[in-house]
Amino acid sequence: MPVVISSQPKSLPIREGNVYAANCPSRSVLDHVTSRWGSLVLVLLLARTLRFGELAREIGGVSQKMLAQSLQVLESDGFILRTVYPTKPPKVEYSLTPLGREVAQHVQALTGWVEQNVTTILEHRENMQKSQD
Amino acid sequence: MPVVISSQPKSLPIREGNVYAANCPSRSVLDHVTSRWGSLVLVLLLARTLRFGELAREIGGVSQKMLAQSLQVLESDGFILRTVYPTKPPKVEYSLTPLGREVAQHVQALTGWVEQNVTTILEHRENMQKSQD
DNA sequence: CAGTATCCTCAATGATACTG
DNA sequence: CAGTATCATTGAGGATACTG
Repeated sequence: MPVVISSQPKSLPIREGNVYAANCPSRSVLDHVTSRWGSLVLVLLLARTLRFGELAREIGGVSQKMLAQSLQVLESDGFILRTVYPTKPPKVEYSLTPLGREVAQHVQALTGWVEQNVTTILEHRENMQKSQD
Repeated sequence: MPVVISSQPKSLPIREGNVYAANCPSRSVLDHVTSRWGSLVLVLLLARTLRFGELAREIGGVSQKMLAQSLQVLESDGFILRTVYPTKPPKVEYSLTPLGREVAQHVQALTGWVEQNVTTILEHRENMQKSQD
């Protein structure tokens, strides 16, 4: 599948994809890294390598199924490295690839900003409620 | 609804929310700004104020329903300002609030990175396919 | 133009149970 | 421990038609 580009900026860096084109593959990549659980996984792994069970415990509300699925997608995109130690019981470690580390930093900036500004946003939401006249 | 914080970093800035807590409101904010269409809207409005029809045309594949819904959510979070000119036909302009401009910049960094790295990621996906043995 | 209203569908997600 | 398999649900999202 070809990468779709509708317009190119005049200066570098070269944009290989265009998230505004309906059929551009960059859409799916963006979906993966901004997915509900995928985004949280990326930021956690930025701090350190974690095992499946650890990730499950850190991320409140995630199911085994969704965690496994999110990890697989991020692995297939090349963001996550899955290392299996053939011990008994099995031990599996998840870490970030260099590429994964790059995206994760951007995602972390976003989640961090959100965490630091929730209160302001919640207040705005409530003010909107009141001024429904 | 109280903001849930499970742990506090030792240094500033103070984290008001925790996206890893299942019931923390920051979760919904993160969902809004990383939503399929919401994220694209934010980045577009970073460049300039746009009308509903313009947004619809810029964002490939979006339906009127989803665009309207995304705009409403982002407006209620305080990221987007909706200005109505009571002309005939009606004219409605969407722009970013100062708060919206802040998140949008983080989102733009993310979408930009994705656009610049799609090719690498697609190659990795295909290599994974092959090595399925 | 800038939406809203309705209907409809399927895919994302969760719950539960099972396994190497 | 680290998942997979299966089933059930529901709500996100699209298509279409209508309106101030």
